Amino acid sequence: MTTAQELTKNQSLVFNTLSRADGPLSAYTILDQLRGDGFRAPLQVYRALEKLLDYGMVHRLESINAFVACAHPHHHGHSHGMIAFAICEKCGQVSEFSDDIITQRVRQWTTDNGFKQTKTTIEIRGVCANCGTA
Amino acid sequence: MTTAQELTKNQSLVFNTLSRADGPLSAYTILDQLRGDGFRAPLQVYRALEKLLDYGMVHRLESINAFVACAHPHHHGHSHGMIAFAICEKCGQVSEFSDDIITQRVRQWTTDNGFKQTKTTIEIRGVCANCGTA
DNA sequence: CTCGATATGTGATGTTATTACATTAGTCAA
DNA sequence: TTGACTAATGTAATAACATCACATATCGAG
Ligand SMILES: [Zn+2]
Ligand SMILES: [Zn+2]
Ligand SMILES: [Zn+2]
Ligand SMILES: [Zn+2]
Repeated sequence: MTTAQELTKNQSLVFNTLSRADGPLSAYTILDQLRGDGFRAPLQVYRALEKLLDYGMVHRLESINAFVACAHPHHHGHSHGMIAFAICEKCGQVSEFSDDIITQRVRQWTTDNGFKQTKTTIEIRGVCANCGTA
Repeated sequence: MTTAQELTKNQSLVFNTLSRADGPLSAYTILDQLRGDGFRAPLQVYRALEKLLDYGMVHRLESINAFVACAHPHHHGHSHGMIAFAICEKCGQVSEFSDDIITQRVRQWTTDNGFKQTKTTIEIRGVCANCGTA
């Protein structure tokens, strides 16, 4: 992961859009929200996301093809361990957490098996507390 | 997860294709391999995959939009815990494993947070032992 | 200023997945 | 047997997600 720098115009626009959102957004949703700011093509979004992912400011949720701003802004520019996401299928809310034991167990497996990990995805799909009691 | 039953013709064709493959396949790759058996449209593959996933005979790798036959065929029709996949980005090989401690820690978080999980994805991307030493 | 690196604009294309609707095949009760 | 129901299948069209190729612009180092 590269250290965060001053964001370019497009990167700022995309990051602000994700920060304001109350849940994950798809690249095309971001594009639509930025039409007014001159965005016209998917690549403008994907290029900005690529950098923001690299800086650790944004995460990609593989299981729903969507992106969220990192819930731990103080971590920008730091490596930020192995993160798990709990994704509510009713309201779309995402909770981000990390667990040292899980991190350790995954590392144990990769060490035992000579596997050099570059990125690990942990995504829990289900229904959050709010939606479950409704 | 539903209990496995006799597979239909299309389900068998898709499952056999995945079983013979030495790594994960995309739905469209499966389609291409089954053109000779009369497959003509993506939906024929997706519908078969839907059932096979339901029976637990096939897994979907979210991070690469691909499907693999379950590495533990004796588990067909059984709930099969929380599974992790290690996916080699060089050779495409996938290793499937499960870890009780990880399962337990995830359950701990969901319990503590009132989150009802329905499905959990754990995918480790990287380079396998074979490819790392090459 | 000039060069190289980074960022941007834009259209076309590639890849993955679903919708909608018609048809066929099996099951079972009357 | 027939009718009615359900599961499976066939097919075309479309939606959703992502990248390629190429042109242009911006900016700092030398
Ligand atoms: Zn984060
Ligand atoms: Zn919710
Ligand atoms: Zn399995
Ligand atoms: Zn490998």
